[in-house]
Amino acid sequence: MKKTQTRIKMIEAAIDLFHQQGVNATSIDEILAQSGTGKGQFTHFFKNKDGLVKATLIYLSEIIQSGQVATVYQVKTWQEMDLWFQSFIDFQRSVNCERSCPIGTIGNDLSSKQSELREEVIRFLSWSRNELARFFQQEKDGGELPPSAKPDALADFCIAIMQGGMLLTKLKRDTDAFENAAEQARIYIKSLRMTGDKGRSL
Amino acid sequence: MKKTQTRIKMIEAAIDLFHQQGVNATSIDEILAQSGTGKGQFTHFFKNKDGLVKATLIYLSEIIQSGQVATVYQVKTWQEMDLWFQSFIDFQRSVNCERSCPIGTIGNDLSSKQSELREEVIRFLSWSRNELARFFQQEKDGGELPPSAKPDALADFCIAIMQGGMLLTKLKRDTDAFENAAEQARIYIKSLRMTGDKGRSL
Amino acid sequence: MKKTQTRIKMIEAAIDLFHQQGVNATSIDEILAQSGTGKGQFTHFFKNKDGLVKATLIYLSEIIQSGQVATVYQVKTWQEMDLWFQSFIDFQRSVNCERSCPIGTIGNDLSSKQSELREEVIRFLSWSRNELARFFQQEKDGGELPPSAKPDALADFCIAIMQGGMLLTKLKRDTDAFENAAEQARIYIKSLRMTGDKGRSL
Amino acid sequence: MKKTQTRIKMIEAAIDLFHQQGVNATSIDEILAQSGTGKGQFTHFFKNKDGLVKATLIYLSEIIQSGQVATVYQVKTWQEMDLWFQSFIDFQRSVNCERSCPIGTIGNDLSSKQSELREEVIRFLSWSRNELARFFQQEKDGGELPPSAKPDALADFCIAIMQGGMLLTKLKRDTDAFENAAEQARIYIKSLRMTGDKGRSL
DNA sequence: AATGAATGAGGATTCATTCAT
DNA sequence: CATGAATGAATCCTCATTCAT
Repeated sequence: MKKTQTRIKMIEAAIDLFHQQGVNATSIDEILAQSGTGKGQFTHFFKNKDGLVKATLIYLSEIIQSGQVATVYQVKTWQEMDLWFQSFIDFQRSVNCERSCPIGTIGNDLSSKQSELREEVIRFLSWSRNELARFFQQEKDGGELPPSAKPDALADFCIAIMQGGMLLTKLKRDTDAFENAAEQARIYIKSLRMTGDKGRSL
Repeated sequence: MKKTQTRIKMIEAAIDLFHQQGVNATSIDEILAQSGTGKGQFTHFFKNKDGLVKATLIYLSEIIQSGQVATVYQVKTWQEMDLWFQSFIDFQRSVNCERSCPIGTIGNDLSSKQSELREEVIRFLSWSRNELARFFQQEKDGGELPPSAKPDALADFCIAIMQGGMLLTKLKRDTDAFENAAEQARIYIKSLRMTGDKGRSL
Repeated sequence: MKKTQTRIKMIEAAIDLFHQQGVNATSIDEILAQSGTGKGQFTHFFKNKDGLVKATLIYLSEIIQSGQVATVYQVKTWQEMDLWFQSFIDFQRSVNCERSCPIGTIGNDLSSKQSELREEVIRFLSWSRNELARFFQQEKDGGELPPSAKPDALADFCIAIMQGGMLLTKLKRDTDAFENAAEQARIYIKSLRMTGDKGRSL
Repeated sequence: MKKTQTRIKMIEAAIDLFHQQGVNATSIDEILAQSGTGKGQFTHFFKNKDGLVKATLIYLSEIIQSGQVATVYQVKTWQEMDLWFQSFIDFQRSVNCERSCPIGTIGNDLSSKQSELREEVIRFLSWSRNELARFFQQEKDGGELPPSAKPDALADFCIAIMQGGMLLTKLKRDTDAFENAAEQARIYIKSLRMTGDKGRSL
């Protein structure tokens, strides 16, 4: 697979720069320079910038869904749930609070006309939502959460806090608000769980 | 005040376009065309694009802080608190879920170097956070919230959900996730309040 | 009108280059270099290449219709009719047989999508056709041409020979074919006229 | 002949696209896409774009000269002469008046430097001119045309009207002008013939 | 004969900014 | 306060050509 190396180098440079600056603020030349590749190859592999953005979104989804990133998207135990918000906060710290969710950042830069790209973003958001929802459903089924608990709504709640927290952190260059929000969320989820069984950890 | 008319027209066009497309995707010419003004006047009033962005942020803060917008930023009663999330959801519906928080949108487009502009964004975020925090403090002081309640954290929690919910809505073109998240947040806040007094509304 | 000087310089350079090479083979940079103008002004005045082509067609129509060119488009007497074909042949000789009709050349380079530009070309062709048709009608009315003569058809006949002759001349770098065709056309028209009055010149 | 299939597919795609859009407006990639072939094969067979254009001109000449096209280039009888203009008009109708003579179109896009390619175009034009000239000579020899008739000039006259008519039709998207011109040409030629013998058809 | 990766020049367009009037 | 011409860098994209396999 030697020949695809160039393609991957371009995608990885694009992810890095899009994540830092957004799509609109990143020029193709910048990506080519950072990846050490040429203009013709860019067209050859991606046709145009939107093509690269799409490839970037797909690639990002793949590496996140296969667990090759620091942030925890998949949750199976209460212990992992406990770490869920924290992994995003830790990520932010590791990048000096200068970034947000890569897919949210890219999505935020899409115009109304780029519906194909937005589909890709939505696909990812649905996946991450469903990962959490599945966990809440599992705990509901297992009696750890009360029958009144709504797994989907809880998942949306967590995702909203995560996205909002990431954005606030990036804007403020400070994780305080995110930490506060995450703490309240954890208290709430814990309170639901304690309804079922008051002795557990979260 | 004839002379400031041009300036205001420019700012209002800029707010509209920045809100829709972000700062980077909006050209000065587009703003001039939409406001029916000329290039020389732009330089005269704002010197350059950053100057316009700053003026835009200040103007936005002013109209929001003086209550000239549909969304409810200031909360004095539990009834208003109840409407807080809803007003943002209603706003999204009114714009076909195509926008997010104007200041968040602008802030998201700032580069690391535009620290003066980011200061402006942070100033606004702090204000909106403090508006909520003041309310929670007031209720804590009045015994409506328990001594363990953290007004600042609760405010950050609400702001994070609002920003995250707005972003998710814009990305998905659908308020479902935001509504779910807001509902969980209301349940949580209500649960805190019920700790103090179980009979109230929220 | 100092300020429009740049615009005119661009148009004149464009006419020259389009006429020589066609529209597709002429780059904007080439036009800017030849006219000694800048890229920004190009956008300012014409928005894009199609805008320049349109301005070029309009300008060409104007100078031709106001008689500021060597070729004779307007015919009022049989003497002028006699010179009609010759003026195009002479023009070709003056440019080493390297050009054709400027408007035909531009029109030939238009794609199916550029219907607005084609309208402009058609407008000119109709005008030039009508100039001839008016002459033939006048002669028919005056009894110089027989009642069976069709002024419109004769005009189309002349225009077709002119366009075809110009093209053949450019392709062959030689006016022989054009001269032959023009001679036959003159013989035909003369024969029509002789029907009415055998003593005149053409 | 499996191996030449690719070459022929490329040439035929090129003819089609060059005829539609001209040479300059057609990219090699477009030809490869339409013919379902690859870049390496292109170089292998034609070396570069000019090589393809040349092969295209030769191929076009061959299929026209061997009578594999709808348009009638070869004339042996007055009946065929009668159909000569009409076959070009019919062709235009069949392509919605969106094309012109393929070789004229290609020739028109050649630059001053592509003299080898222009030679190829001239070779074809001479052939088609000579086809007509031979017919007129034959009729002159046979007494159908008067001694004063000039076969070469008559041929150039017909070719000019055909090329001009095709161009006008493409520009106007309408065969009216071409039909008018062709009708006048037929009247003229008929008048010559009637000089010799007044009873024949054309 | 075939595939498609790689290169890099050039071309169209956008755009922030400066300047003359 | 107002208009809009002028500048030139930068951006996105196209494309002919070369090369490795």
